[in-house]
Amino acid sequence: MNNKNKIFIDKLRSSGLRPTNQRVDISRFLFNRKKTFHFTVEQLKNSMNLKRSKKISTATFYNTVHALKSAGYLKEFSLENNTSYYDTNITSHHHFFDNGKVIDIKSDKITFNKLPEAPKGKKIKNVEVVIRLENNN
Amino acid sequence: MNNKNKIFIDKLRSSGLRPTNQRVDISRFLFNRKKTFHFTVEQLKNSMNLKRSKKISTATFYNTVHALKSAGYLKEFSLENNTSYYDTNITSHHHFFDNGKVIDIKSDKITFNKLPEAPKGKKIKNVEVVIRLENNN
DNA sequence: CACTTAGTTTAGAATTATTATAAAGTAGTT
DNA sequence: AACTACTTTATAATAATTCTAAACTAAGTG
Ligand SMILES: [Mn+2]
Ligand SMILES: [Mn+2]
Ligand SMILES: [Zn+2]
Ligand SMILES: [Zn+2]
Repeated sequence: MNNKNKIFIDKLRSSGLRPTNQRVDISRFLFNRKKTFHFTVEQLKNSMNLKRSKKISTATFYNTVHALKSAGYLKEFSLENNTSYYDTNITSHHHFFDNGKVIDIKSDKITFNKLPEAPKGKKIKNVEVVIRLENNN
Repeated sequence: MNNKNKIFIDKLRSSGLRPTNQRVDISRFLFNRKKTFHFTVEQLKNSMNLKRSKKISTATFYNTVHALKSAGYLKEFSLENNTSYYDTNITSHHHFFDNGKVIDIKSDKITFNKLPEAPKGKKIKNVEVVIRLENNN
């Protein structure tokens, strides 16, 4: 159990967080999966607490997600509502937005012919593409 | 005066809004400019009301901006805080994000070599690029 | 192991952006 | 001028998030 959770505990430790039960559970829930997970804190809280007898508090979800983000284990992004979304895929990549549903696009699936230069004094930190989808017909 | 405001009044009328004094002032403030204006409702309210003796209410700013957006005279977008931004440039275009500052990139300044296909049953509605900037060195 | 302490959890209050409500005011029509 | 539907506004309500401070616990110390 301790060994099985080592990777999740390490993410917490290197985020400056003691591996409490709550945090290890959150870390495992977020990172113990094959596919990218895109979520809001509210969604995370609901899906985790639904299954638990002892609920984790809202503040702990926010604290843990923020610390993991600051440590670089989560990326934040925005849709057009006023809620923060988080992404377990921390590599540089792009997205399809399909009516609130978010789908990853691997970085190498999009290449550019022409890109503008950064204004003077500035340089490009990253380039992110959003492809918005709609239904056929 | 009535003639000078015709274009702003027309935008209101075609958004289903009567051209009241408040709305004409907002419409003129938004659209009587050369460059694109990117703003939050709060910013719009503050910059307009600062100069006025008779303030326009928050609700009127929200109502008017929403109606103009629904009519297609404004586009909405998100930065990574939880606030809605609006854009007077309703053409398809891209953005530099530079620490909260937003700069337009004309559509033809970015072209693609490779773009993924839409998932089956879906088609691409639009493609938007965000280039995040940082300072040199 | 106690003991200590800094870090953590939590309920609830506070804050911010936004939306809803409903009473008073106004535009457009007759 | 009178009527009515639409509008404005102050204020309340809601939603997402952050803050607070008291109770709790991990981890080091002797
Ligand atoms: Mn909000
Ligand atoms: Mn918010
Ligand atoms: Zn992603
Ligand atoms: Zn723009």
